[in-house]
Amino acid sequence: MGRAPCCDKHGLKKGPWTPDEDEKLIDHIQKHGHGSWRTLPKNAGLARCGKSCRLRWTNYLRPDIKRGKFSFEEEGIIIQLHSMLGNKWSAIAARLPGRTDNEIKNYWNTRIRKRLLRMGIDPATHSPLLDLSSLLNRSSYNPNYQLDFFRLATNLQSSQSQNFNLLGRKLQEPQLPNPQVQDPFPSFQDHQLQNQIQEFPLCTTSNARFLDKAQLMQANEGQFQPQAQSHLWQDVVAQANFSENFVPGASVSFDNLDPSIPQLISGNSNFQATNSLNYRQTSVLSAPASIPTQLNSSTTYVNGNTQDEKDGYYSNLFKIQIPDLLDVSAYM
DNA sequence: AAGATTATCAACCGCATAAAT
DNA sequence: TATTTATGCGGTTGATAATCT
Repeated sequence: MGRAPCCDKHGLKKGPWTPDEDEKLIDHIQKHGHGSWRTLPKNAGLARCGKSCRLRWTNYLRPDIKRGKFSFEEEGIIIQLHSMLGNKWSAIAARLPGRTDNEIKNYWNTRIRKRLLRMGIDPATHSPLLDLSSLLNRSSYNPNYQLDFFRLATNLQSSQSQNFNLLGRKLQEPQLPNPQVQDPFPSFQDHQLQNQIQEFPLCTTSNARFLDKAQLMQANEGQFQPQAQSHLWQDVVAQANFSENFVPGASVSFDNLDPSIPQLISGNSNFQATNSLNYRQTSVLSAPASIPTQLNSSTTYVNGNTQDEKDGYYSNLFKIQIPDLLDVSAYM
């Protein structure tokens, strides 16, 4: 003898909810709570399955749901968490107050995932399918794309370079919307992340200022391959990585950024925290093993993790492989 | 302007697991 | 303990909106 059936499957309405149904559901839950979803539809006067009611409430009618576009910070958190959790949408949603698993899943599948693929990044592994330089040196430069690229690349840097500033804060204070909901993400995982956070300390202090671009290029001569059309990205890289006061634990200043992108930087805590000497990007940008076997590759430097000190300045340089034969235009 | 194509997102489906009997 | 249902989750669908040709 088991439980009684959830609900009579016959004669129940399906499809989009009407305003009248929404009103009944909201009214009932406000007065009585949702209680058992099995009995709710009958008590609320709804010809719906309890499952449908639960879904409608949790994904749409709940008063604490945040609507509207995802912020840069939210997107960064999603990418960071996805890189560690995979498609655990409910676990990701548990750390994004006001966002539902369904919403995050949709956002990932319709936007982030597609952008990553366009940029040659495998959304499942967060590893590149091709390299950054090829994209940046592309002749048919598109500023909009580059802004988009920067946005994603910054968040990816953030997730892949063990920048757990934001994430660490979220994990230390997990914001589960409903205390009845068990954290589906076991403490074991959180513990691992905390270790990673400790392993890569954060940038939190001072007002370090960057050198100008000329100084950067001099210090980095032969490493960059400046192209007029990729100045935006390079300016950001330059100013992020080179500072007379750039020391571990220092925050970064964007005072002398290219004026075309200040809004991109402002409020971008991911980007600030990324510029630690402790960050390690090699794994982010190294070519996947499956591709180079078919390609003639050359090597260049963009920015990376050697943590060298040049002329009194710290630099973060690393090698990436450029697949010569890959037609990156197909991805853009 | 109209039809075709693509993007978005609410809702459903099926499965795994928890819970009730 | 076995059986059956309830619940929650992730994958997928399909209606609608937006954009393109």
